Amino acid sequence: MSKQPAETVNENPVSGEDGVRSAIAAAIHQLGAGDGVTIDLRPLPFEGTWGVATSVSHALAGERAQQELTASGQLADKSKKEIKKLTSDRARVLSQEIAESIVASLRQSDAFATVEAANGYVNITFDANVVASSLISTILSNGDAYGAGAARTERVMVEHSQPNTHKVFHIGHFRNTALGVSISKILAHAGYPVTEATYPGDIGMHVIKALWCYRSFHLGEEPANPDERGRWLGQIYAESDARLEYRNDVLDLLNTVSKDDPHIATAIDRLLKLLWREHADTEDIAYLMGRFTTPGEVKEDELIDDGTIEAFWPILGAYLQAEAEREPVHLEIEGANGHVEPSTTPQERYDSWLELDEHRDWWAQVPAWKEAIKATFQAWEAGDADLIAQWQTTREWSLADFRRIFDELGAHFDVWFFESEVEEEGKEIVKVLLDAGIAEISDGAAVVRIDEKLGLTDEVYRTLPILRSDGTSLYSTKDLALTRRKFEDYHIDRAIWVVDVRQSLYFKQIFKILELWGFEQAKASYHLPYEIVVLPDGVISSRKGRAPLYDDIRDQVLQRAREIIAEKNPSLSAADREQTAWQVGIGSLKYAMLARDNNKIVVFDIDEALSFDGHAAPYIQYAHARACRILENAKWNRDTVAGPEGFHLDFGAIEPSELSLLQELGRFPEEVQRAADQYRPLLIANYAFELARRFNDFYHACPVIQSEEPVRTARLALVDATRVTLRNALALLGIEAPEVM
RNA sequence: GCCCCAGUAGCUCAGCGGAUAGAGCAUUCGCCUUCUAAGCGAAGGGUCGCAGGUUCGAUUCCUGCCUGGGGUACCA
Repeated sequence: MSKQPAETVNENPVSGEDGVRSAIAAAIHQLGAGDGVTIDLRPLPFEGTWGVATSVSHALAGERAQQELTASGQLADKSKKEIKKLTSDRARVLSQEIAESIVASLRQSDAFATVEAANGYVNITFDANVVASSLISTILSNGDAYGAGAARTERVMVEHSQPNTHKVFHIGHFRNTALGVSISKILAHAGYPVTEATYPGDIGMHVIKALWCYRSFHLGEEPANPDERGRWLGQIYAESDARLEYRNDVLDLLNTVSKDDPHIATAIDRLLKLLWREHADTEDIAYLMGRFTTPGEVKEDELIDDGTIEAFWPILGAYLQAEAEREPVHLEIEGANGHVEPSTTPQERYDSWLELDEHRDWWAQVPAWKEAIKATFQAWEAGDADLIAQWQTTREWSLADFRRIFDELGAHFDVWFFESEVEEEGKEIVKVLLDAGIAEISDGAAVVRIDEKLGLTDEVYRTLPILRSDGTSLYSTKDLALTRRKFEDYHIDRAIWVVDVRQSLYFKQIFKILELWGFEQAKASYHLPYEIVVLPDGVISSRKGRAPLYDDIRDQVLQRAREIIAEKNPSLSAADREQTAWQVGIGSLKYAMLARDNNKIVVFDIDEALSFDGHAAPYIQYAHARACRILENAKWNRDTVAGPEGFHLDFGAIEPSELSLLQELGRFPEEVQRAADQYRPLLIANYAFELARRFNDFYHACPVIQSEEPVRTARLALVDATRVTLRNALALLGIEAPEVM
């Protein structure tokens, strides 16, 4: 990996690397070898030392070993494996010899405290007091800006937080917002001018479904308390989905029974005879018979008469009830590949039936409802006044919730895009794409056959529909317009979409279509994918009521934080307790999301979320609070200590834990750059934890206030520098640093 | 079928081609008369999915395979 010269405002004294590099290069040159070899430098991996190591002698030794052995003819007639062994053994010896020569050469100057050769590495250490003073001066004079990179000119827009109106904000949305906020802050700290944008989904099929359900069944029912309207609307949406999916749910149950219940195969004959008496279609009965006795699923469009399932329904219910009441016997299903455990119990199957049975009348209505949905969507696009008014009212209920949640999460947006605002523009682009021959009409819908347009024979980009056959807009219709708007209206140079990984192909398609169209900035458009949040017992599903809502989780976490604070620090005022509870509670939730890499699924376990021990935000926050308390107790005032050109500190014989802490402090600026380059808050999350851990080591090993001068002042300055850096690191995660806990 | 991602300690996860692969949780045993015990120390726990390759050196890079997850034309 090529190392970018870190354009940081704050040079890391440890990796004030240029001097070290040129000294080593000179030494190698003296040996008469290896000009042009890359000199790697890394911090010494030993506790209690401050310096750098290079493995350059390994690389030189490898080359030389091969040359020597070849020249002496020892490699003749040897197998490949033997050659490798010989080379590797010889290289090991040589690398130590070379390291010793480099060391001897380096020792001729007194630029470094010590220079050693070990295991073929060249280890160089620095004078701790000199570097410590310089580092601490840098940190304290920069304060909040410590770790910031030099200003850059490339303007970046980060779009994140795209919750849908008319639906609830759950823990999955929370990950997105936490990630987006953190990435925005990291990029800004790294030196980029950042524009933060949100893009609520205020129109689309889900909104139409919610509106249809609201108008058809719940008009004028809204809750009196305005704070509950958003959530209530979410329930309306879930209901609309349940209504429209009713037939699928019924068929799912049928198929589950067919798969899980070993008795159904023998009972089905009798059950279908009962169905016969209900005058159901004979072909349907034969069809059901087949589906229940051989592998395969019942599908709605393969049934001839809508009434068949309705007639079969009560018969199935009676059967399931009887099965649920039987003595429980452990039964294994003999599958094609051996034993398969049933995924449901008889009782669960009967419970599902009972649940669905409450809405037995829905079956017949589903087709009409689906038509109504289409009509509603078209009415919205046609600007039906009544409907638009209801849309605006309900939309605002959700948006009010979002504004409150974003505020609680510290998400502050420079731009609010709305899907409804780019809809028309998107349709115009579709028209242009059709005229340009990039898009075409297929089965009535406008699509782009991307691979074909690129002349690819393999499936890579496939085909993306960009307008429905009934002329209504899709998500893609709108994203085409949004992308253009981002670059043209906001004059940015790079656009980042923080959207979950399931949409990776979709974004490749969108950007490629724009490229085909000749929109150059498509190349500066990046989808930043991240994995989804799941629950210990499966995926989040708001339909099935398995979606932990942000509001609920927040309440639980706040409550837990309040209890712990009351127990640990009873003298805290009510106001301080409340503030700290928010900082710790929300911080903890955010950290749980950010301390996992983007491409890792987060398993959200509420018990873990409520535990504030170990590798979690409170650990880091606690270190910060303790640092604050030490400074407070010592009546530390850095301004009376620092001279005009910074601190001249004397740690005396510096302790290993002090060195270790200082080294970590010095690493912050480069870690910010790395996190920005890779869009990875995880790096900062790990950094903050590691820094807190090293502060704890120091805290336990070295008394601060009780120590003698000049060590006392040196340690206080170190505590202050740690406090500043912990705060800055947490800030990049969007997590606050409490001063008391 | 094709594409993407993951596989490291009992569990959840770190690990910038380099020295003895690390944390947290869980288990066991210790530490509050000393700057806050949301803490600290100690112990046990590993064929880094498998097989090749590149390299002086591979958990890390490449190829193939296995297992799991996701995506794959009118949902977003």
